[in-house]
Amino acid sequence: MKGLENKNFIPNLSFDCVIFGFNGKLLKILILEYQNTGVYALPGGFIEIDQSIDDAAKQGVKERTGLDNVYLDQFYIFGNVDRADPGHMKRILTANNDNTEENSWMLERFNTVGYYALINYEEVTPTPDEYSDSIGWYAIDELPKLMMDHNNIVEKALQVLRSNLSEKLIGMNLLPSKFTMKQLQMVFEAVLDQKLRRTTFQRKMLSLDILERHEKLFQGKAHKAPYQYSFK
Amino acid sequence: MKGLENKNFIPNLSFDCVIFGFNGKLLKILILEYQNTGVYALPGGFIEIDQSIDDAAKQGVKERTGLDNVYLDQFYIFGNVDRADPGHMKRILTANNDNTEENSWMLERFNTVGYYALINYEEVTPTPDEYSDSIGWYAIDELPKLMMDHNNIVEKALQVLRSNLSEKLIGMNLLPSKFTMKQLQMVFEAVLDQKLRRTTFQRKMLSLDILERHEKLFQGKAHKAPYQYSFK
DNA sequence: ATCTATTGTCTCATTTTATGACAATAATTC
DNA sequence: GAATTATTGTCATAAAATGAGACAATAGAT
Repeated sequence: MKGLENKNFIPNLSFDCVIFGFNGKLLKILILEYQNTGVYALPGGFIEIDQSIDDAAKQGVKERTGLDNVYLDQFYIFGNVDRADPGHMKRILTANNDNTEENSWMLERFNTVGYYALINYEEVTPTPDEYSDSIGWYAIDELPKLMMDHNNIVEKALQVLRSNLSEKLIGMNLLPSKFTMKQLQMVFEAVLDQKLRRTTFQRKMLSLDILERHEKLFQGKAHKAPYQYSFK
Repeated sequence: MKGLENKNFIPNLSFDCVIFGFNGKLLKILILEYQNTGVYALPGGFIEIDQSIDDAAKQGVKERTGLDNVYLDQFYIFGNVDRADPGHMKRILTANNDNTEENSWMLERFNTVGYYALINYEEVTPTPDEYSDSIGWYAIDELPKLMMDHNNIVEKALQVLRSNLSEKLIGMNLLPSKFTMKQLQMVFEAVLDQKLRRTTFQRKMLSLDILERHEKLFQGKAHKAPYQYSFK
């Protein structure tokens, strides 16, 4: 099966990534569709026996997005017995004409380590994996029904992201290296799913002393041009 | 080996618990010493094939403390390749005259799921596990050198506990069901490792509207008796 | 030159937190 | 039983953070 069966994986353990991107308006995540199945899923994979879980996830994100050096945070391990769903897996395998004998290990119970990544939407080249024929961005409030407990994983990732956003100020990982105050505010609003006050937000961000101010950005619009900022 | 070899465990996966207690002054955790080895470790164990990871951890905490319904939070999975330490494990097994053939799976690489528990110090009956001959409380700033990466696990648990303490107000899990404002403050001070202002703390706690006030506690001291509170 | 929409900054009101003051009080001492 | 001691509960005021709006500056369109 395209290389998978040759590798030596840690049994019963996988990882799944909630890869967040921001298109300027909406918070989105990358979703795979498995070939000929109508099954949607988070990008994920298995961990080789001589590979750290973090490295496996890092590699997975790189393969799906083409990006290195991504903000990547392990946020939970999903270890319920009933999260396994051999039915779905079997459909994916048979749709791929796989020897289900040899790959029966994929039908067993799996615990999965959840990661979330924050990436610059514009830099990404979404790339399907060997089982899937499509990968695409979905706004977080327009997700399809995902396989197994993946919708639950997304929900938990969002919770953690929201509580980390202000505290750890990780929002800028969703933006290009230079951005305007308005863009930064829109990221916060999209993640927190609430409107923020422009003046208060601006004062707060500036007072934190974490931003460097650069030249103005002339957008060709009939109004004052905003400064650009970067993370110090 | 006392039952372990008969069970069907998920391979390469374990859990470890940082069990926090508060003795009225210091924040402490429960540490095991393995028989005849001088090796100290966190309480932990393996996950049966038909058992959720949460349930395995819950059961582990119950066996070491005698307590049910404990505040228990999974906070991280430690998945570095180099965290395995076959040397230590082998010493523990041979010290127990175990058939190292049959238990060689315990020498493989393990990923471990970290949990932290908050318990009422006074209710606990610390009980060693089948490999260890002692279990005891250690103040968090006087921990011995622990096996493998367990000191690192404790450090991470402390970080997470600190950031959750105020946000989720989990401090009362370290106290008896009724406690004084001073006791509550001392828990916060011990966990956060910083002095807090009495009046500010009291006003804040009362304003949160999460405490129920009960009868006063007469301690036989020559001063005004404090009210007792419980979590609403 | 005038107009439009957005930006950066300021002001004042409101809320929250810091810091100290003070009266209430449970037990001890005289 | 009155004075003493240590701690508690609450208030008063100062300082800091945030909310809410006003307004001048300005890049481009008209």
